[in-house]
Amino acid sequence: MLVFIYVQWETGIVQCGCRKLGKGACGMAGIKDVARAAGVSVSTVSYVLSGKRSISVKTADKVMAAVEKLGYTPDASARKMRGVRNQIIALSAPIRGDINQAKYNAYFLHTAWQAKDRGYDVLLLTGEDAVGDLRRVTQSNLVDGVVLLDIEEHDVRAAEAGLYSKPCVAIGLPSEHGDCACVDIDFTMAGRQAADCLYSKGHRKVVFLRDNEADYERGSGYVLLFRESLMAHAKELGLRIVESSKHGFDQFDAATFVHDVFDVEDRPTAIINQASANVLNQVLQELQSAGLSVPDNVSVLSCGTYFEGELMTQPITEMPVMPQELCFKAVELLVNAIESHTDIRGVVELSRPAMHRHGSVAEVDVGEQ
Amino acid sequence: MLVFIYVQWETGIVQCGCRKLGKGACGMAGIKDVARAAGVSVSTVSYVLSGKRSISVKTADKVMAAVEKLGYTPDASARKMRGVRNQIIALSAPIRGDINQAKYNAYFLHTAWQAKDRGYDVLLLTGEDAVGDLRRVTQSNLVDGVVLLDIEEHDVRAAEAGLYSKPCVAIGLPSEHGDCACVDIDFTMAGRQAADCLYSKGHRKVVFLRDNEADYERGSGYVLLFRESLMAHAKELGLRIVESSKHGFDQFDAATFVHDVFDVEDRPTAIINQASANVLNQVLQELQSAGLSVPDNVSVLSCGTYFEGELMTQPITEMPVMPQELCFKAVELLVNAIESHTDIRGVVELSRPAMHRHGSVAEVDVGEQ
DNA sequence: TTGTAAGCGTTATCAT
DNA sequence: ATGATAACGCTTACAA
Repeated sequence: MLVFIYVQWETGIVQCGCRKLGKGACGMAGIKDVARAAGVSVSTVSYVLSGKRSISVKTADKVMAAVEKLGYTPDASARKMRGVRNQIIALSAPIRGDINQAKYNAYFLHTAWQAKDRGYDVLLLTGEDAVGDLRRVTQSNLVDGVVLLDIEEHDVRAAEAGLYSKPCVAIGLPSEHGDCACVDIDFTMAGRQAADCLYSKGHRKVVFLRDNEADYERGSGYVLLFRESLMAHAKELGLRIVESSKHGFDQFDAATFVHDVFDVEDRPTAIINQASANVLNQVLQELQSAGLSVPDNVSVLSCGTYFEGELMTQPITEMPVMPQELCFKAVELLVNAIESHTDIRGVVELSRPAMHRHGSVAEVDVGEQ
Repeated sequence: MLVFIYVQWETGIVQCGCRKLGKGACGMAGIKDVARAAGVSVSTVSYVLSGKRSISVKTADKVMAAVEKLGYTPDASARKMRGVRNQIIALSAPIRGDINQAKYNAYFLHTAWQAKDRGYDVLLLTGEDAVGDLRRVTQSNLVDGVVLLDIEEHDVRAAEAGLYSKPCVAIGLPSEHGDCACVDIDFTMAGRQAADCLYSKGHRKVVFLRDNEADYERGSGYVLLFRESLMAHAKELGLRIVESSKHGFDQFDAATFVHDVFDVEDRPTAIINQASANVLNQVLQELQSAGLSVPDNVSVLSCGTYFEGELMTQPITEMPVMPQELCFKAVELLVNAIESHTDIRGVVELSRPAMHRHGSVAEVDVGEQ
């Protein structure tokens, strides 16, 4: 606690001093107070609390009673100055818009839960100057490690990981990641699998439905990787992809979309969806109104979404994002690096994409071919 | 940095010592290193950085050069031991399920942004033992203040705010809040306004649509306050309220809902909605299919939702939650308490509910009465 | 089994 | 204008 000392001068009040007072001055008990109350030395108090040397039952009881009575909690900073870890990891999520998107939430919570399980708290960093913030909190020893969320293709936070002085794990796969470890779904494989899945069932023309143009524009890593891989592999196979988002999406209208895309001679037989549950539901409704049923007339495969817990008008086969698994892996990797001094710089761990089948993908009706 | 000293013994390797090493040992420059490199004393370095006393340009240049060269960042813990504030606030959100809900996200982000604007970082606490975590981080001086999210009617975190030793603000209004300050929308007023709004337009029977039974079951504060006020005021007015959620909502089907509720003699003329955009859209679709148009046949007033940025099949008049405003007020209040030592214990600040009119509420068609 | 004291990195005071 | 130093609260090596 700082006490500022002011002097009433003829010209006004002037600050002329500042003294640091002990814990006692602001009603907080320190280890000295506990020692005094228990009639022992400070080191005895410390050892009773840490259990690092044997203490007589009698002494231990006295100390614990004093701790209880005074409501003593060791000061975090003082402990850290003695080399004890802070047990805090930074979580970087410099999100700009998209505030109403559920998807980030799962990553925040799963990271925090997993960190908590390992005994760490999470410092949330959402400022615009992400690299500056990360430098600050790592260099000042405020945190023991760093997790990066919402990775872009060219992600400066990952590229500059070497500046952080603490281990760093990204959930996502940027193109340059320097000293940063990366954990993600293999979205390149996911794109290929999506194309294969539909092609192998006889589909030859497919529409790619998205409502996340903002993600593309700012270069969000996984959507770019998925799309690139999807388009490339589709081209190899001879699978035609119609990209929905050429339409102005600000005033997206499901009826117009369905009419424009499906009311043609050579209509697509499947949708690869990356739009939200809400948008996809509207499209499903319009398909029904247009007399097209899923999956008999149109197959639907949703990729990079997470519909568990969402109310869908019908069950949709999905290659979902996996926040829980990824956050778990990221935190495990990071905590091992922190506690075992494992060198994880540059490590990349990609998970196989999952496919949750709910019957919305079918063979193309031969009568239609 | 700790260095553990091991001894190779006949029976194996045994740890027999542990020494704390200076910053230099792990490659991190401390203020002493800077002083040495610049050829000045440590106090001079400190003063150059803080600007708290006049320094010759020549010395300042030397010091800054050394700081740059060594990449020196002051140690956060050492600073705090000298009484400098930590600039961290705790954000408590012990969320259990509902991970896929967008709504929390806005509160996380707006709190973090506003805190950042005021120079604070946010420590995210999501553990089950919320009170324990809050005691720990406040008593250990890790944080300078506390914000509570997701307040329940009987919220133990708020009730125990007296234990925290740091100022505490809740975004929400629990029934017992002791030393905790509270910032919220006046949901009691909101419930009354919703009833008034519809009654004054001639509505006499209204359905209350929700998809958040879990919130009710665990006693989420604002949904209870809103519902209670709505029901009470409706009763006074003579407005009948049909509660949707008596239906098993696990397998909610919008068609069934619309049929059950609207395909009766004395059908409701309005919906008070508290369900998600996705669910409401499905209901809107079914109303259309049933030949009921909004607002000519059915008015829709959404309360306690946040549809800005959501794609609705038609614009909906809304009394929204206001994450940005509430987080702003909460952080302002808290930071003032921290920095000006204002006593905010027990303060309650309720905002007037907003009403965003988008034409989905109309007078009851007299022909129908 | 317990006490004494050094030292972590920084800032403010006092002295020059 | 600058330097030397005590103090912050805690942990741990060392002494008793």
